Amino acid sequence: MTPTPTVNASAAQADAGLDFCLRLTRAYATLTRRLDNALSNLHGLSFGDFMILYYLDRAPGNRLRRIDLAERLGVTASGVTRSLLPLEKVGLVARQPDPRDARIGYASLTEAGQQLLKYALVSVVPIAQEAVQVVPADQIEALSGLLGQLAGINLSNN
Amino acid sequence: MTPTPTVNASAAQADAGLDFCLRLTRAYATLTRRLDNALSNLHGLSFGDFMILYYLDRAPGNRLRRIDLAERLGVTASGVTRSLLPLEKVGLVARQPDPRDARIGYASLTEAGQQLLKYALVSVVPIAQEAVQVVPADQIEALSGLLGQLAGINLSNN
DNA sequence: GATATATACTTGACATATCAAGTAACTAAC
DNA sequence: GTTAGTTACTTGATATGTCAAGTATATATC
Repeated sequence: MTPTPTVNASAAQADAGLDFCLRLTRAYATLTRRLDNALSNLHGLSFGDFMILYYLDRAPGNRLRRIDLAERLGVTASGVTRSLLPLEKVGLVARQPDPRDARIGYASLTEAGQQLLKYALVSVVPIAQEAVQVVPADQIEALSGLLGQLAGINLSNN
Repeated sequence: MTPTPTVNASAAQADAGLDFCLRLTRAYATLTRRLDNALSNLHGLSFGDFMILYYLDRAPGNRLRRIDLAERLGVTASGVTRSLLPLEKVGLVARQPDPRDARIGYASLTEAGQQLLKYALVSVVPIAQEAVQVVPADQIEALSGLLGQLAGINLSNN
């Protein structure tokens, strides 16, 4: 006999997709708070700041159009403008114009930015590793790939 | 011969854990923006609001101590106080005292809250399903499980 | 039954992100 | 070479969350 658990009307359908979204949200909240704390104590950076430095460092010429940076971060152009402001002010990122297209502004990693990133990585990497340590190494890449796909879905239809 | 790719000093160690965190962040940003948009258009709710209603609905007696709600959401007690304020104001959630412990305030789902949740689920579930549809069903559980564990790691050492 | 400590919140100051609307510059079409 | 449309970005108003500090209550411990 199947026991009929007392369920509340709307919570009845235990949906795998919804469950996934809830877990993703919670994991994100927990993880970034942890990373934020570690970084801000040691280097005065948020994880958001760190990601900007990191993506710029990986980009050819250590620079990226603001719009491309937004795409990598998964935020809007507006978000990039606001995040970049303090980083430019303290000289970790510099602004460069495009000689061919005056609309474009590049965000470019400065020497100071590269230095700080190097130190920040030392703080971030162990935490990131610890976080995924609950998972067999061979599965991490697969799961990472899935998240990557997930992030890509909605770029078109906003 | 192993080609030595020109790497930037600090980006050299392509770390799987870090990569995972970056993808997680991007997936979260993309997914919640999508859910937020769908919900706010149709029901005037954010995904954060939705989660609150949902967790309350699933809880015994349709209510939860604010601190327990915070734990489920992965936010601080402060965050719960702020999120609950507008929901209480429009009558989707009500506040209840504990007769035994005056420190405790329960957040309790109202009739109106249950109704709205029911409608909101109709909007949320398809998006959530669509999102995870890029992932093979058997891997969803693995990823979901990982996210669940990930969210749990840091509760102790904040 | 005072004293100390822990728990459950709330609040002020601030960070970060959104959206909507605006500006400026480029592109295409006629 | 206007006109129309797209792209890259910025800005004002606002939402949502953090942390640090505070309040109030409960729980030992002596």
